[in-house]
Amino acid sequence: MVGIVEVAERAGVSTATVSRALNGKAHVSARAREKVLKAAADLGYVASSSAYTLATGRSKNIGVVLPFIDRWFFSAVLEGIVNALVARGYDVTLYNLSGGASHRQRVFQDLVLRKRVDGVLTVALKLSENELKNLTELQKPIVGIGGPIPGARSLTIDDEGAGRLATQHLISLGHTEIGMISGTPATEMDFHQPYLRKTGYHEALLDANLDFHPQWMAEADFTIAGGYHAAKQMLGNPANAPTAIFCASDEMGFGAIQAARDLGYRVPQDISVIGMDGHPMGQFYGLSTIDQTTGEQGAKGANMIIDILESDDEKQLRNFEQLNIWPIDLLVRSSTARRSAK
Amino acid sequence: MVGIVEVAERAGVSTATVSRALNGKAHVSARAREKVLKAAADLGYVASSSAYTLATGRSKNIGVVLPFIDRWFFSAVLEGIVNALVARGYDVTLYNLSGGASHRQRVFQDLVLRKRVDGVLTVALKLSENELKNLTELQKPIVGIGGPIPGARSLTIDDEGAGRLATQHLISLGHTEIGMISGTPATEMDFHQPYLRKTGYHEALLDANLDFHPQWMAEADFTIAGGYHAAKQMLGNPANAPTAIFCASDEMGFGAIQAARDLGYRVPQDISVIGMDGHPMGQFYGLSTIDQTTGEQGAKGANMIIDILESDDEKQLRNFEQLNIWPIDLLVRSSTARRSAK
DNA sequence: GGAAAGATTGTAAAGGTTTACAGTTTTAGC
DNA sequence: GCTAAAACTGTAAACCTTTACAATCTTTCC
Repeated sequence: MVGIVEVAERAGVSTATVSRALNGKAHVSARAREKVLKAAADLGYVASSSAYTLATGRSKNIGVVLPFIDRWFFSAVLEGIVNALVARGYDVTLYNLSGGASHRQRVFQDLVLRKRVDGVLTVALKLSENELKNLTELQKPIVGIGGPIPGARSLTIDDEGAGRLATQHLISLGHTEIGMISGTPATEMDFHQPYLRKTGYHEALLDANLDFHPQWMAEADFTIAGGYHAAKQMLGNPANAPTAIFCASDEMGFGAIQAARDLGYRVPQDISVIGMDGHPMGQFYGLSTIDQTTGEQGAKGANMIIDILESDDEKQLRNFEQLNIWPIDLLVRSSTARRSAK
Repeated sequence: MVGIVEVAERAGVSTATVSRALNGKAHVSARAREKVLKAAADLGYVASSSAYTLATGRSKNIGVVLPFIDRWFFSAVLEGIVNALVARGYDVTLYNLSGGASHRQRVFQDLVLRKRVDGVLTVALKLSENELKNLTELQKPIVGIGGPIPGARSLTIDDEGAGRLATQHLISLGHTEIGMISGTPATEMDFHQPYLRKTGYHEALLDANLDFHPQWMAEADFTIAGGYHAAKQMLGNPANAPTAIFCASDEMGFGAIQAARDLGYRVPQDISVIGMDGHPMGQFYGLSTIDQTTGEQGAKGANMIIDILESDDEKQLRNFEQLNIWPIDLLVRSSTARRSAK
């Protein structure tokens, strides 16, 4: 095994100099640095990250905790995070919460705590009091993407505002009977977005003095199939079918469009549908949506946490609460149009 | 900071005993074990993973390298991997190759090599000679999921057989003019699946003595949009439109169905479409496909590598070549049907 | 040319665990 | 109750870096 002492011998310097040279620190002459670099290359030396971590207390590793990997929004955020972190020389360790409650507890207690990470990035997660306590006790920076985390830094869109904007878009097109497909109570356990988006929807209706009919509110699990079934139910009922639907995710929007078509509705002539997120397939479906540039949001969150870690300011490391609002965009495509006479 | 010595003091034993007790090793009396467990719990002790790694040479961490995170197949494999690894007490460090060639080189040279992982799992990757050399020099187990890796263990479906099976399904329904939408040369740089599936398609045609028309072969980038454009091109040309299309991924299949419909074809009456992978949306679209139970495949690959790591057999650790074929299933839904008279 | 300041280098301790080996206690068998 | 074997326990070395501090060398300025 070739360690730092072998490199030092070959370069004819001490291990301290090797370390300094390899880590690009000051106080190394150009000549020494060159010798070290050459020796290291010759020997194919790679520093042991565990020894580095033990000595410095930094692992150059960020833990990312998400409720799903398998769904577009999360994988898109993750891709943004990973690329940004790798670009800055950090690794990503992944923790997935989809394995049930006991698994979830294990992640928070055992794994994240194992001093293995310099910081934690959570994605669209609502943390229990206990979990948050576990995390903050680490005294390591936490950044929550997609939903505010009390007591920690967060990067999130204004979900309530987004719900309002989507609904207002439909209102501005003359719709007065507007349905919404939101999340199931189960999903709300995990993240707060569904609730906030629903609140925005309600507010917009209220502001516009519009009626709200319980039948216009459906719940689904954020998947295409879920959106399909919910929309079919809502539109199939002859009594009070809405003329427009706001779906809390683009996937559910795709399902809703399909359901509408299967029922013989034309989109957008007979029914308008707006989704939310900015799924790449949206363009394909012509789905109007609220775009939240998901990947970039992940990258931004990743950079935020590294900035904290690499700042000299000690205070930075303490987890004070801070809310960063990520901008959103109303993206009007061909699934929304003026309400036509019934 | 509470370390192992604090626990030892509180429990009234030596650090060696603490270590043994906490790691569930033999040669610890029940009484001592209990005292240690209590002391550790009281103090909220968590072992430092870097010290553990430094002392044992094992990191309990597996590196996963994939070309994309953002696409369904990869995120599904990843979810399977992560859940399986966490269940066995391992962490996952993620390396994404979507950032371009220099980034790719960096991943292989700097990161994967950093002795940070006990083993490497690659997903649907074609490795260059150099990359493979880098990896095997690590003397750590490598398992490739989705495509054979020469010189390493692989878990993969028989892509060629899958292509043949999909094509034969269409042939058995009476189709004689069968198109295929495969990968672009760019994607083939990264993984070999497109090529193998294409080969299977050709073989099936040959076996059945069917004509092959160059116009029936299109290339796309494995996305819905790509499949849409390719299918539209293929079907829109009045001269030689096929009556059935085999798409090398389900996403492209979705796009192809949509393109066919937009052109006024009825699916499956006028045109049959079969995809490949087992995307959850397939059921929704009624897309016939070759199912490869993606998530479970990831889990299986993950367990393979842990089995190697935890086997006592020294020889196991050496990377001998081994090919494990993962079973596939023809899943016939409503997008394929007998050829009708033109 | 010499002194002071600054840059470079080396020595050695520290970081927190595991584990080989040696030493001690307990158990079992007679 | 004694002995041999088995089970348990402790000491200390090893794992491989980084970095504080001290020591040395180089430069600059009079």
